[in-house]
Amino acid sequence: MQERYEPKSIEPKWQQRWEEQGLFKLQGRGEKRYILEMFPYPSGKMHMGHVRNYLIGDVLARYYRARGFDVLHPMGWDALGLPAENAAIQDGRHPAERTRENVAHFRAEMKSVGYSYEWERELATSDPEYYRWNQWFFLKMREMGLVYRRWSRVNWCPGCATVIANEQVKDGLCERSGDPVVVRKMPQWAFRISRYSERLLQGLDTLTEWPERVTSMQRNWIGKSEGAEIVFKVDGSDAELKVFTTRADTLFGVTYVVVAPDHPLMPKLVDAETDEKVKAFAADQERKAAQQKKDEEPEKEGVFTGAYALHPLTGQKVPVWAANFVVSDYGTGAVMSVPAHDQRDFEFARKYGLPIKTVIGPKDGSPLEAEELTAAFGDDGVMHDSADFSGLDSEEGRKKVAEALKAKGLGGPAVTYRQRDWGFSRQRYWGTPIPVVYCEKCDPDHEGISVPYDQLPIELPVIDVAKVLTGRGEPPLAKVPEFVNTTCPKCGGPARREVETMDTFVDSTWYYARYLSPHNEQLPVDPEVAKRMLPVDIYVGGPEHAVMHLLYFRFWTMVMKELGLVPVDEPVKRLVTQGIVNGPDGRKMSKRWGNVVSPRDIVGKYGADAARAFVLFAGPPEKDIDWSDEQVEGASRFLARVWRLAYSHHETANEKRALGGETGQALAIRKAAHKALKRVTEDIERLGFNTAIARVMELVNFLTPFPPSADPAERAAMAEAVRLVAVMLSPVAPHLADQISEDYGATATLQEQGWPAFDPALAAEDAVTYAVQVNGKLRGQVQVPVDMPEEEVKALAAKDEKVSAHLEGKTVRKVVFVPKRLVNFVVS
RNA sequence: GGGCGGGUGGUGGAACGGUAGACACGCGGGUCUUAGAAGCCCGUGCCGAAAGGUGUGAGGGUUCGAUUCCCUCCCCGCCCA
Repeated sequence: MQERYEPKSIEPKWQQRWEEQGLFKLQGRGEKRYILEMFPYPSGKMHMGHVRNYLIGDVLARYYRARGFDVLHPMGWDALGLPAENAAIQDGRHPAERTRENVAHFRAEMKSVGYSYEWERELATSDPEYYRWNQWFFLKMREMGLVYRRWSRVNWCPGCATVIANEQVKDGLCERSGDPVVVRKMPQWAFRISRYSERLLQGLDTLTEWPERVTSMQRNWIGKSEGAEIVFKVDGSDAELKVFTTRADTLFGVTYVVVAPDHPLMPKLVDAETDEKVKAFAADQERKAAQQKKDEEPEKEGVFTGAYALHPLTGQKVPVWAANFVVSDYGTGAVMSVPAHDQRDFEFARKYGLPIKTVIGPKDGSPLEAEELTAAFGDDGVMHDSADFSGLDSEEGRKKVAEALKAKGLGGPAVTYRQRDWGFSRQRYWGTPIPVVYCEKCDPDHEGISVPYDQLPIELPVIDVAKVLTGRGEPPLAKVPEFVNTTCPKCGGPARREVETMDTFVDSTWYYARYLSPHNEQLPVDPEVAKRMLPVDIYVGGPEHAVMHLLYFRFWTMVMKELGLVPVDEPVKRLVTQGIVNGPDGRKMSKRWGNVVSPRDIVGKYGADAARAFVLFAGPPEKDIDWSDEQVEGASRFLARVWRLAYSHHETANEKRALGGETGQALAIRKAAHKALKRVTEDIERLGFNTAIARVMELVNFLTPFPPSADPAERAAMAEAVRLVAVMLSPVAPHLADQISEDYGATATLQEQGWPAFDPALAAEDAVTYAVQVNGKLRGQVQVPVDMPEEEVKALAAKDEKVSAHLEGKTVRKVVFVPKRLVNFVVS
């Protein structure tokens, strides 16, 4: 055995050996564990956040393999997307070329950290053999009615020159480029995820091993609200305006109705005179919206349409207004306004001098005068001036009003969801081409003709980067005639290809399933393999994906189940959201702060094992941690201490002597080792890697002072203890662990040797320390054998010097006894 | 404004309602060394010479006993308006 711990020499050796032996391959038999980390976008460099993310999965993968499970632990590349394309606009390098290079760097860096991936299953979403299945799914989902085209308001990022999803807008800025996002109206391809809102919501209840904050975020995002749909007939017309409200109890307080300026029924509402006014208003608003940053609350403005709606229960006429705060593609495009009981309606009514009518009063019965209101009364209360409903509580009133509407055929109870459909058109090059063509002859309405399955994949054309990726004008693919010009699959005549590509969130919805059969050419997923391997047992990633990726991911899984590809409704059993690795200054690691720590440097300086040990030791997985050079050194010193311990006993490590029947120091050593093994095993199971490492440190601290012994029993005990230290460290510092194990005579790797069971007799405590309290204050401690009866412990505790001093002259009213923990004398 | 997290030594962090601060970093002292680095040993919440007291954001409550459970408030982070 080498005297000095030299990670540089042992780490590459073991990485090579693991790979040669194919140790990380799925075996195809036995009980499975599918452990997955969110795959990365392969940027040039890996950062510490990645290191931590993959480490959490890697520890579990290594641990479960040692426990004898058949572990699937794959890695791949979320390789399509904006950064490579934006970089290409800057420097003219083709995204494919850059991606290939980045992937190579990234992979090499990952390997240097010693992750136990099955690289044979590696996939990249930029590979046509991968994205062809995105296209396949598109076609299937179109057949299922889950894909459609709509004109809609979209978030347009001028910087990226593309549409982005709601979920990608942060504080009115583009999540990726940081540019202010504006609202535009464009034709959009969309997935009908809203059809699954209820299922996505219900499913959350089954995700008991997901962090609550993720499920609650999804719940809020889906935003189910129960209320009523109410129909307002338009006076003197056959038009009907539908509105949704959660406050049907305020129906009698409606004083006007508001519709979106571009409401489809608008032509039936306006007359010759108001038509012009409304059109001018709409145009004006469009212009303002185009300049307005998203999330910047626009000033509420409106215009009277000239029409009147009929109150469904009273028949009263109320004016219909068009206003900018109602949009046509959300909900019904119309709302009823109750200014007395809704703040926004109140403000609008005051601004335009519309009447205000109170119909809900506080529960204490004090009256509300409409004229005196300075703000809307939005609370629940008691109904008044509401025909037969007067006197009812808001809650009961809502139900009764909805029932009454239903009886009259003018609405009824209804449910809506905040979640909108998923618009996935992107006007970019580096994404999956949408497999649709436009033929003037067969498809005069430009709905798009699906490309037949046998023509997939529609590959991204090879392009002249400088000409096509300019970042300006029409979508890049429109500038590639040999791509655009094609033949119609129906008539064989000339046709044009769709030039938009898919949102890259599509790629990451189903990659977890592709790993199961990455080279299958018939289907995206082999259903037979899926039956055995799904769901993913543990999925590790950042909490920032709580509502976008993870919601799309669940949606796609439901669709895949309907297609008979997977047997599960939910993709992931247990979700682990890991915290951020900040810079040493506690700020987010970024070039901007100059606090970026590169894994390459750390591995080079301290070795992969030390880097791994630090990241895991710094805190529990969910918590953010700050990088700390001192702590990494600490981790490195700890590993060196382990090495010295192993070294100082290595000469006698291979003596043949059966374990058992020890006494004295040999027994103490064995007990310490088995106790540690028990705790470490428990800690790893509950993802307490930081405390697991602390347990090993304690054991090492205990073992270190023992010099090589003349006693064969003690020598054997020490050899066992060192071997167990190696086992316990094997998920954390796998290279060091395997090296020590080999130096202690092992011919197989620790993974092959398996995770040992602790000896319960040795791990058991045989003496315990009782804390002795008087009136809840600590006054002493007594050491007794574990099995000492309660009465004896109490008697002994009372005799303790300090305790007896506090008991003197007092009456003991009660003695609290907690087995193995404490005795508390309650005295007067 | 609403929802969800979180506030524990100089620092990162431990603690089934049961001895708060495991483990580590840092710091102080010692040892080894010509010297330094690395080891190794001892100490280290705060006040106090000690006895002892005190202490988990603030205040209250439940309990024999609260970092842990409940209420009010303050501060920080994330998500949503």
